[in-house]
Amino acid sequence: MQAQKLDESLLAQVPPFRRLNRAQIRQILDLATPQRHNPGVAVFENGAVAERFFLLLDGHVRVLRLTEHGEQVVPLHIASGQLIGIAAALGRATYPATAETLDDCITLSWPNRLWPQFVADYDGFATETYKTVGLRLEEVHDRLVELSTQQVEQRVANALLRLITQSGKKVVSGVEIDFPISRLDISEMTGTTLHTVSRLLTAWEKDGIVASSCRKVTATDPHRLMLLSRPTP
Amino acid sequence: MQAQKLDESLLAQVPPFRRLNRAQIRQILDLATPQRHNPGVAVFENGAVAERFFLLLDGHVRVLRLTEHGEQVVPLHIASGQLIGIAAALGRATYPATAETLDDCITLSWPNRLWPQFVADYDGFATETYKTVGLRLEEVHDRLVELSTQQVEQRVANALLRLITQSGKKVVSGVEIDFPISRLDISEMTGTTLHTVSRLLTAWEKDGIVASSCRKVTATDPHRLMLLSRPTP
DNA sequence: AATCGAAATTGCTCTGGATCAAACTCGGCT
DNA sequence: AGCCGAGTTTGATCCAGAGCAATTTCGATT
Repeated sequence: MQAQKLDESLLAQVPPFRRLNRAQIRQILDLATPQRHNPGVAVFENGAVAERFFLLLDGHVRVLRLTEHGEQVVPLHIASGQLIGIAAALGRATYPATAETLDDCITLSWPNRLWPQFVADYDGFATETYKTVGLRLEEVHDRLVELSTQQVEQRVANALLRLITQSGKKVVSGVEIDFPISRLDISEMTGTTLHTVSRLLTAWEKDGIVASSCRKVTATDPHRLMLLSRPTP
Repeated sequence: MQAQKLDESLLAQVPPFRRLNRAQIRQILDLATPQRHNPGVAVFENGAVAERFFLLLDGHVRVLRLTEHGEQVVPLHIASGQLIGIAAALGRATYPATAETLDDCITLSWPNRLWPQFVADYDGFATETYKTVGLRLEEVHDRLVELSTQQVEQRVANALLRLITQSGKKVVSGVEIDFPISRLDISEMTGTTLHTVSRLLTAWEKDGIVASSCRKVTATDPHRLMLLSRPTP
């Protein structure tokens, strides 16, 4: 990986780099450290001193925080093509959360000292990055509103809908979440227990709304799922 | 207000403007629109097209979101000296939440088109602003973790502690939250009901941990409150 | 085939807090 | 004084969902 040259086309679709020309992308790639990660490992850890920022080139990560008592809370999931670990952009010395891979992932990373340089040299880099910060802030807000006002059933439905819209893959029987996700994972996204999630999913499976085998979930009737995600009037 | 000149010292303590010289602050002030707000009014509304950004010069606001069913959720409170409504900084066209005044407030505001200019012209302006964005993101994350893992009692204790550290005033009997706050307000910050908050506060008042009259809350024993805010082992 | 372990299912019980309902406090207004 | 309305208190009931416990499924490993 380290040896072979990275192709410029890799970054052409990534928002912060979209406005750059071939030569600029070449420069950026030559400075990058590529890395592969197995599923279930941390790209960086909550509270660790932030020395690098990352681009998730391929795969999916979940952003999580560990409480003092060992529970995990997952505020959001991030699909490939986004910057992560951008403590540098927010003037932070440490990472505010852990990023854990859900499947095989490939990242590029750069030392934080290059951050101001990227911002200064590359048109649109800062703007696009802060746009995604804004989107994430909004998403966390949404989660907060959900958690404060909605029932577990609606929250789980919402979580699944988010996963299928963010990284759903069309299959014959419906839309499949294209990375492995367990009941426990879903419960950590929605502030509930794996038991309750299990009960909901089996009930929905009986109704033909979802189908799931081990760590694979498919929405067979996304529309009904949508109805479940809104409070019943 | 509009007529008289604003004093340069107003901005000297505000992080984004701290590194600027007198002349630069003068420029910024001359471009600003000052405004006073009565308690309980919106400085800007969730979803409205964002045309200006604001500095809260004096007073307190709460950031809130309204659900489709009329419930309010309050992710954070902001004390004076901070920028608010900075949709421009995150490339957003609309405000992501409503900012509502809790007491008499004074704001300065500028049209969004000045944003890139401030960023370009004033050293440290962008850095300091994004630092507060980072802090707010972290605070919302914290709230999410609380809501997912803690009991109501702990969440309410945490909320009060946050309020007294962010804008507490030392008084003889303890530390007072220096703006009016109702049981309903507290319940909207903690994802519970005003009834439950009322029960908790009266119990704590019996124990000498807090004291409260109408919309005024004082922590008479902040340390015990701190103990209540951690899960019992 | 047999074993193992992680993930999932499912029944049962119990409780934290929501919900409903009613009364009370108190400052401001006529 | 009396009234009003926002904020608060308090009792009584109820249930969604947590917690506990036991069992099952199923892919992976040897």
